[in-house]
Amino acid sequence: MTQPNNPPPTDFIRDFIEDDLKTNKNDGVVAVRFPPEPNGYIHIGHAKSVCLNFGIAAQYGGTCNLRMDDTDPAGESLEYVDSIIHDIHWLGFDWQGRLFFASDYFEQLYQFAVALIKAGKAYVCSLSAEETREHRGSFTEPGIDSPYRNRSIEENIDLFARMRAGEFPDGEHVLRAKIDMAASNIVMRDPIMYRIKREPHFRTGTDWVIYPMYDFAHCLSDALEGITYSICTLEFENNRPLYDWFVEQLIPGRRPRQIEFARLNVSYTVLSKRRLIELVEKKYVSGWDDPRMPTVAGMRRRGYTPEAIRKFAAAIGVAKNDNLVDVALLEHCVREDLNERAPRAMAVLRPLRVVIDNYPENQVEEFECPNHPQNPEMGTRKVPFSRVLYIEHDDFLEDPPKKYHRLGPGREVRLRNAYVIRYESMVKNEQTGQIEEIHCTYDPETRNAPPADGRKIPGVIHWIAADHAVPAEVRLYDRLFRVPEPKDENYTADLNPDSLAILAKCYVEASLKDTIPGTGYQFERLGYFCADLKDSRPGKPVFNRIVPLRDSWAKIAGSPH
RNA sequence: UGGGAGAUCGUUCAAUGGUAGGACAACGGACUCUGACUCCGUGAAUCAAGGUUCAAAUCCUUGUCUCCCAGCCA
Repeated sequence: MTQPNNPPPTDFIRDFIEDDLKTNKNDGVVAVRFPPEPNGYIHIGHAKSVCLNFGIAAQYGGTCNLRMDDTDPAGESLEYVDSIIHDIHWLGFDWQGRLFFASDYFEQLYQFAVALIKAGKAYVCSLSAEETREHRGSFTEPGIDSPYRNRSIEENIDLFARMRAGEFPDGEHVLRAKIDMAASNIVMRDPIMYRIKREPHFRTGTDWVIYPMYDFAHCLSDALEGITYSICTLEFENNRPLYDWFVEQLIPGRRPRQIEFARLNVSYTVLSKRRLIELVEKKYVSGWDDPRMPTVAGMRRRGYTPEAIRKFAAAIGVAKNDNLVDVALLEHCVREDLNERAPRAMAVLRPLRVVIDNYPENQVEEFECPNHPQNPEMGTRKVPFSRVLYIEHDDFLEDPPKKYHRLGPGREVRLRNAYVIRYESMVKNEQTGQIEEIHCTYDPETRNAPPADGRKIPGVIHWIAADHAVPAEVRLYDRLFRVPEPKDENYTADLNPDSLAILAKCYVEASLKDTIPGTGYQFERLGYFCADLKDSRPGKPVFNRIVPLRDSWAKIAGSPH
């Protein structure tokens, strides 16, 4: 299959870079970075940024660093670092060895801070957190200067050294930039550069008790790495003047350009780290890789492919508008990708026993079934057929409505890749009235051929030969939330109680018995499924539904959805 | 309320003073041994009001609405 030649994406950030390239702004250098804080797993929103940054680097012959923004030891860990590395690789990107940590710059950053003190542009402030807040003013009122603002340079250097040496308890002092307490932009009102925090850091251990703040560390890390475009999300727009201020004071001449774009929101899920952590910790989901989670790990386990996620990232574009992207677009991208690459197979989720009365008792035929209807290169597989089968319970109706193409009293239907069968009778449970079994006859002439008399068979249904059926557990996933935009407060009330349905007694065709976890199949007429990465075992497969097929019958019949 | 940013089909991204276009979603049809896929088609938008211009989504003015900022988080 030939890939359509997609034109390279365009957006306002690429336009900006191309303008620079035309004027040879940074000697043609395009250096970007993806800077996650290792305090959680990355999710589809990060994936957008990963695709953006690595995509830009690739497109313009530049580089993209991976930098762990580990300036606040609370909540950060190696587990998260490892997961981030794994997830970005899985998404299909590589930083060619340029993995950095903000914590690698701690000493350098400390020296920068000292330099700023010596320049009379930073001071040790001994206000409490609460006093600091009060001094900061409000949106409408200017702040007032800290009483410690005019400490001598010598005293500041001494105090800052002793902060580092661990002479003070947490919160006793902070280092602040001396800018302007009356600035209309609150970010510029003598922002805090360092705080004392006795929290072991997963990389530097207890070497440090002072840690740089984001605003101080991030811009200088960018400058140190020679980043030319520092792409971040919209909420940092207010911080850009401060970003520029620190670079200007300390590494003048290097001026990474911060460009902000709108973070991604997706309907029927949540993407804030706080809420994702809560879903995991309060066990609303089974973990960061729960297949319902919007994390990269969750989507991988669900069976979404990297290609689908990249396709989605390209489809949503990059702009500055607040957005709420319909999850249907993500699902569309997953289907589009899987439709091309997923081999077809048959599985019966809610089995109904069917006996073919005129089929010989002990006969077994093997049908050669194509693995893909449009792509013969994907080959064929053998599927056994015998007298007793299972079909989907939905595919038989005692009293079918108009337009129903499946099996019912007096009806014929084609068994996919096999014969046409005709309904003869049914067996009901005497107590419950449930249909337990139906009896049919088959037309031997219809294997690989339409009925000889030219009659039309309106329906095709899937099936499994009972003697060869492999029992399987199938997990049906639905959206995690029942509303498009879960409310901020008490969002757990919006959780979808039906986001997971476990079907313990399903059957899959024999070829799937030892299926490799993680590879996607289309179970024909049902959807895309893959064996679960964690729980599936050879001989005892457990399948996740990745996404159902589009179902225009469900619309006609009036689906519960 | 001060500052910053943004308003285009239901959703999302384009159109960079010159035919408002694509994708998703919706709806209709064709095809079909998957009610899938594919194909064809339909409906659907410039926040408002003024102004500049031969011509405005785009420029100007005024207004409206939404988002972000008062962590020793990022």
